[in-house]
Formats: sequence, C-alpha cells, structure tokens
Amino acid sequence: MLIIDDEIQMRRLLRLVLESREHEVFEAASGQLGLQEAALQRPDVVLLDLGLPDMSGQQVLVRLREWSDVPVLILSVKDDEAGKVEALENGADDYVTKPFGTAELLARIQVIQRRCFTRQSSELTAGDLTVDLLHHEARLGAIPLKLTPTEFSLLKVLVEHAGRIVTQRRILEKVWAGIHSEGSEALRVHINHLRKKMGSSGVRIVNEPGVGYRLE
Amino acid sequence: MLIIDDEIQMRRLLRLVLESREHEVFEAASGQLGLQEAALQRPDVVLLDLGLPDMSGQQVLVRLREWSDVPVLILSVKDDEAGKVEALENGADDYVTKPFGTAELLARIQVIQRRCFTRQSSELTAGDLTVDLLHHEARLGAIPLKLTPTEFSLLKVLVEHAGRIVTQRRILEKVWAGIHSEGSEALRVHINHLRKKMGSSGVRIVNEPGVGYRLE
DNA sequence: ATTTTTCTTCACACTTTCTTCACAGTGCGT
DNA sequence: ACGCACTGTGAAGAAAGTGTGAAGAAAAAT
Repeated sequence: MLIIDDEIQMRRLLRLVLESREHEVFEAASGQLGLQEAALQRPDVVLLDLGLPDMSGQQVLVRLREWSDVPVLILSVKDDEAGKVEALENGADDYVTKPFGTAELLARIQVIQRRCFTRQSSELTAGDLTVDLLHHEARLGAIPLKLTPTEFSLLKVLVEHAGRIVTQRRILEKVWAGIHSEGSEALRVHINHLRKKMGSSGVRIVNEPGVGYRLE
Repeated sequence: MLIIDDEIQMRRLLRLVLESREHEVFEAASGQLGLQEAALQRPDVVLLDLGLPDMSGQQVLVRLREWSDVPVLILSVKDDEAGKVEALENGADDYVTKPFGTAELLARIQVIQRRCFTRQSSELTAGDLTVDLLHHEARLGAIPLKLTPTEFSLLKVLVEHAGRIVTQRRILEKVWAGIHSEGSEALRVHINHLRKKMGSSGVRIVNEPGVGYRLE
C-alpha cells in the first residue's frame, strides 16, 4: 500500500488506519517520490492525492500506468466531476472525496483488491523461479515446487530481494517474526531443504559468510 | 446492462444515457424482477438502486452474489456511509450518490468493466464435477450430489479456484464469514464429509499442510 | 412440541513439519 | 598446521497440523 500525499497529517491518518488492518504502508510526499516508491516497493494498492506540489496527480497516474497495473484509488478535496472522470479514464480504479469516512475507504480498498486479484498475478519471479503469493505456490519453470509453509515464507523473502543479499537478521524477522531472538540453526536447515528441492536449476541460494543469503 | 430501480423516470434517464453509448439495456422495477432478469439476460453490469419497494437493495445484492459475480454499481439517494460500506462488503463494486453526473457514471461503469471479468455461466465445473450456483445443485457427472448448505458453500469456494490452493483463512472467510476467528476444526469435518460424498471419482480434495486445500 | 437434519465440538490416532543437536566441511588469519 | 567462526547436513524428538468417528448443540422441518 503506497500513499502519495503531500500533507503529513493525512499520511499519518491513513497509515494509522491501514496498519490497523495489517497493510504494509509506504509513503511519498510528492509525485516524483511516489513514482519512485511505486517502482521500488511494488505496492498492492496506491492511494493518490490529486493536489501535489510538484506535478498533478493526473500526471502521476498517467506515468504510473505506463508500466504498472496496480490498483489506484484517488483521494481529492474537490468534488470535481471533470477531474473525477479524467482520473477514471486515465486508469484510476476509484475516487474518494475528502473528507471521507475510514470505513468507506477501507471498504473501497477491499473492493479494488478483490477485483484485481485475478488480474494482478501477484507473482514474484527470479530466473526460472516463480512465487505466487496469492495461491501460496512456487514453480520452477512449469514444475510446481512442494514447499512447507516455512520454506515458502523463506523463499518469498529471498525472491523479494532477488540478486541482493538478505541479512540473516532480516530473514529471521520476516520468517520467524523475531521469535528466534538468536541462533540461525533452524534457518540453515531450511535453506538446506530449499536448495535440495530446487535441485540444480539456474536458481541458486548463495551464502555470504557472516552476512546472509542471496538468490541468483 | 441491467437497471434495477423503481422510479420510471430514473430508468428512462439511465436508458437514454446508456444507449447513447451503445449498451444493451434491460430494466426491472423491483428486486424480485431484477433477480429474474439478471438470471435470464445475464447482463454485463448491474445498476442497482438501494431503495426498492419489495426488498432492500442490500438483499438483492446478497442474493445476486450467491450465483453471479457480475459487476454491480449501487445508486442511492442517501449519502449514507454505513449503507455504503455494507453494500461494498456485500460485493458491490462501486457506489454513486444521486444526483450524479452522467459523465461520472459512465466513467465509473467503464472502470468496473475494465477491471472485471464476468462469468457468463452460473455453473462452475472441475473435471466431472458441476456446481450450479443458480439452482444450488452439484452433480458428479450426471449424478446429483446431496449436499448440506455448508458443504455446498465449501465446495463452491474450492471449485471457484479449482486446481489451485485455497487458503484456510480464505475458506473460513468465504464460508463462515469470519465468525470462526480461528480454529479450523469444523472445516476439517466438512472437508471429510465432502470427500466421502464424492467417493473415489476423478475429483479429489487435497490438503496442503499448513496452508489449505486444493481441488484437482 | 417433536422429529429430522445439519453443524460444531471433542478425543485420539496419525501425518507432516519444525527445531534441536551432533558433527563434518570450509575458509581465514595467525 | 592450528584454532576459530561460520556453514552444510543427517537424524531424531518436539510441535503443529490433519483425518475421522461419535456425541451433543443448534437449526430446520414436520
């Protein structure tokens, strides 16, 4: 979930509401930053304010649509019909006028997520490897990998940062939610299992001694 | 395009606007008739007024959603936040408050059409298995399956995503509407019943430990 | 109100998955 | 070569998840 809005109090409010529903929230205070964040974080939904300092929200939307299908919900202070229509035609998925009720906002977010499940494959890939978060499935080329929950979660973290190193600490936090305050013994074992199940395909899990692991 | 609204002048207005955009338009003046028309004509979009004489628009929506996933756009005179949220949670795709601009209405219709794939049939199949949402029947080949309501609902969820994993969480949400905050004991039992009733046909319900179930 | 059907809970056996442990291997600096 | 820290790997017990029958609770039908 990415919030693009220049007013900090609005961002705070939205973050509060969204995090209560267990969304991972990113913020951007301008159109430029918003586009950058969208490219970097690949959010599942974008909340876009039309009144931005550096470029119009419409422009942001158009630029975003050049490469992304992510659902966009427009936030705007003006109840401006022409602007509404323009945004919807530019590829926005919904339009909410400030001030809005948080219940309505959440409901509308749920709707666009519901509708975009089929379209948005929500798949991560790295070489031959495909990880489908929605269906909890992983494939190597066309062959499905049979992974246990922990293995899947671990692979997910690695694929999210494919090609880059992922710290052991970071893995432990993401997969074990910090329960394992120390000791990466279990982690080593699961890495081992993953490597076995992936066999000798193009995808490898490489260890960076003392730091973490990297998928290539 | 199906319009469900009791006010004839509103239906006329909508028909005029929609036909100018070359939509085929059907009309219904009550909830009952609306549901009948929906089943008969299989419209690509439904415009639903919440204030109907015979039954509440919410009810119509719920009944419709039992067998169809056609995009529904709610029309309402009241700008009632609670009603909005309820409708959106009941499966509506958008909500417009009367009076509305025709440009906005058309734009919003385009959005939900763009985002939705509509299932034209009210039957789902997976191998030998056929689930008729409209008539609430399930058959294995030609033989009707005698299912209880919960079993039917459960099977429906599985068939909708036939061949893919369906998370336990998703099943609990869909079948039990989140009442069962946790504990999948009842789920296990019903899966067991379904398996027995389906016997050893080509269709099997496979468990993915720690994740959910999959129909294949 | 009574019967019938359906749903949920519980107990227990069973399966899968997770963690721990022991030990072997690797690379590095002294 | 040696110690050292870290990593890879197999095995076994612990923990979590699942299948299944039966019994009581709830809902629906009569």
